[in-house]
Amino acid sequence: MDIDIEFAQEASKVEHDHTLCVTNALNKAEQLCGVRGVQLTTIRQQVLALIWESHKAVKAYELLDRIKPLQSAAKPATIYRALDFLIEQGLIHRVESLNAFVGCRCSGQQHEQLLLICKVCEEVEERSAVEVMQTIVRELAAAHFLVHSKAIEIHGICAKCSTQQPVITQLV
Amino acid sequence: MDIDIEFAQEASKVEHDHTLCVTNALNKAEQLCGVRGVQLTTIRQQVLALIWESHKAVKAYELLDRIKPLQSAAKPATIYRALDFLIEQGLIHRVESLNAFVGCRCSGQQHEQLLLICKVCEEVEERSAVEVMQTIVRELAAAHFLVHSKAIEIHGICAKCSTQQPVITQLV
DNA sequence: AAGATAAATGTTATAACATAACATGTCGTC
DNA sequence: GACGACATGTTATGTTATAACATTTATCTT
Repeated sequence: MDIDIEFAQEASKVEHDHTLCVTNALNKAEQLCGVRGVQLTTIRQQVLALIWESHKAVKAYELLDRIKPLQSAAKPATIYRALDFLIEQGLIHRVESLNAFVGCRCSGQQHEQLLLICKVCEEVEERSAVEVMQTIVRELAAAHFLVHSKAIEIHGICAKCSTQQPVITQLV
Repeated sequence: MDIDIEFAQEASKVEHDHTLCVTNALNKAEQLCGVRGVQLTTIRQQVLALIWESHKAVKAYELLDRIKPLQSAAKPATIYRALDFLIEQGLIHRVESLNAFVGCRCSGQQHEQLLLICKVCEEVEERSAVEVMQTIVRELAAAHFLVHSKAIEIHGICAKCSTQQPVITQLV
């Protein structure tokens, strides 16, 4: 069984070069923080890197466990402060419906996106969904509602999982 | 100051007959549960009524405090079970970004709606937003994503508050 | 009506998520 | 080197939610 699991992880990793995702995210973050004159400290970098270890949404206490080998003094506040910073800088999304956090590819640009959350592989996909946003803006204008922030989270089954694992999709 | 507060509450109550909201919600719930052959028990009814006491999203432990005079044995599970039932039946919405719950006007019909959450008065407005939903459906079809559920939550300032209290809107 | 079954609630305990408040350290600037 | 701003360390606690098992209540069957 261990072998199967490892194999599956391997397979999903092979689909794209994930180390590239991580280094891209870190580079972009460093650059953005430089421009903005804010500090991407070691802890903040480590938390960002841990979040980017997968495309799944990660829980705060999971991050805490995973940062401990690197920061033995880490406490909940350590993580939550780093998360607050990363969210402020638009480097990660908070997934409200999961109480979890996921790396943001759209850093710097418009940050509010559709989040597509797969029940099978648990990965979160961002979609800028320009048309959707425009329609929402129109709807809110009609309601005379002044927007501060949006959370648009869709749960379901992603393209990969619905084609690759039709049996599992029946069970969910 | 007490007088001012009471006056404000009075004013907001006067804007619509809120007892009607509550009785409507309870009647509709009773009818729906009857048709569906599920039990709208005393506890469930009380929780629904408590949620409908305002148009604000209410926290679970707030409900727990408020139900205790009626159900002295109430514990967290009492509330969460009732909430689970009411959500299953589409009688309330869970507001993911607030960890709170609000009465649903659209019970029975399509349940997934835009939730407009006002930072000033804290009231939650539902909008069926047909166009928005259609656009989202199209976007998700393009992404080959099979939807199970949607949470679309907009935070900002409602029409009432942005016209009535321009000073406060500056502070938020 | 008696007994079987399913549904709801009671009860205890604990898990999971998040923040407050104050102390200490680090770094740039005057 | 004193100061201020920011980041982090540290302790404690607040808030949200569920698990697991016992008991009661409702419903169905005969």
